Amino acid sequence: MPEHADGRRRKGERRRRALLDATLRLVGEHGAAALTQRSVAAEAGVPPSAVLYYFSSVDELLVAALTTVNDRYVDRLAGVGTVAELVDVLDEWSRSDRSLTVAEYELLLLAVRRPDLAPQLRRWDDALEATARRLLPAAPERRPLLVACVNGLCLAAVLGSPADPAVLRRI
Amino acid sequence: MPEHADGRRRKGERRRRALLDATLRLVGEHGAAALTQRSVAAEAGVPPSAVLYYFSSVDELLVAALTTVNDRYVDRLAGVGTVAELVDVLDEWSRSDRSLTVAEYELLLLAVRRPDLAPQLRRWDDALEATARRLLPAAPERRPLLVACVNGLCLAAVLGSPADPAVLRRI
DNA sequence: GAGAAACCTGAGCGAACGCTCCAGAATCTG
DNA sequence: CAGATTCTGGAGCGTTCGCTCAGGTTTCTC
Repeated sequence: MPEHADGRRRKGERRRRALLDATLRLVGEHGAAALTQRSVAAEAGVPPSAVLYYFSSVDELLVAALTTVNDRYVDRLAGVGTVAELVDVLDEWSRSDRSLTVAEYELLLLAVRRPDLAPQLRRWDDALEATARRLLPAAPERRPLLVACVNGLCLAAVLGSPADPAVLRRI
Repeated sequence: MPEHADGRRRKGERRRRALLDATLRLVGEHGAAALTQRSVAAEAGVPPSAVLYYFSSVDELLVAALTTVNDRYVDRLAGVGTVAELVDVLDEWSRSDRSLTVAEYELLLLAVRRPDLAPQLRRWDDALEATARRLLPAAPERRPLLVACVNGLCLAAVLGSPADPAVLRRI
């Protein structure tokens, strides 16, 4: 089940992933509103009808893509055990490919209005909360401050201001 | 010039404002992508062609509306002179009509990708920076922390978590 | 009142949208 | 090799989009 030797399915899954990647690229660069059946098909190099073969609707493709990018961020946060590592992660997010981070915020904004995406929002929240608990086990009253700062710095990264690592250690 | 006695123009400006209000309502509730010539016309109670009479395009209407909401936030920040006032403002933004705050973030996300909206982004940044300078005149090294926290708390407000006023004073 | 200026709108065009359908190509199974 | 399964993609339906335009109404000026 996890490994399919079937060449038919293998090629199918490769195309499915190509569609997800193309979706993230488009959303990051031009916004979630610019994601259309035809645009994502062109970006992925497949005929438009293939989009609706692998996903039952364009909206489902969008949700699937944004869920995978949320996975990535939550996993990354879960691996953080020290303040220094947190600084590294934030620095990496500021510096590396911005369009992915932008896509993450498109997801958050989308989730505000769509109850079916609320779990994704909670996953991000919970991951951040858990990280704060790990980094500040003895100072529960400072955790909300840490959470707010991380969110603020992520936002600043998206908006273009590079976060200064020195600033972070002041907590 | 500031006051037009001409009844023709007065009615026109009233409708223009109605369109801006309707736009903010729609963007806040259903996202910038849901703003169409026909939907905003229905929301404002005018015929669709009126939209393109007052604004040269639907996009220009969107930009005009988001600019006015940015005006409001920048002005509000400019009036903040003490930490207590800042706490009040943040509390107000958490509590009062969320859709306006959501619209502000739609603007920010839009501005990331559109060079012509970059000035709006800078206005928000500058206003926040100036406020930090006013509140922490003697501690320049703490200002980025304050800025990050404010941004983080605003984001949390949009995402649904009410900000605890007690948290803020810890700076 | 008459005429000019400003404001307003319904009809409709071309383009793009999401999505359905189905015939054919590729691949695995017996 | 035959048959079942999976994948592929072009045609096109009905809908909605932004926008144009020609003509009509309201308001001001004289």
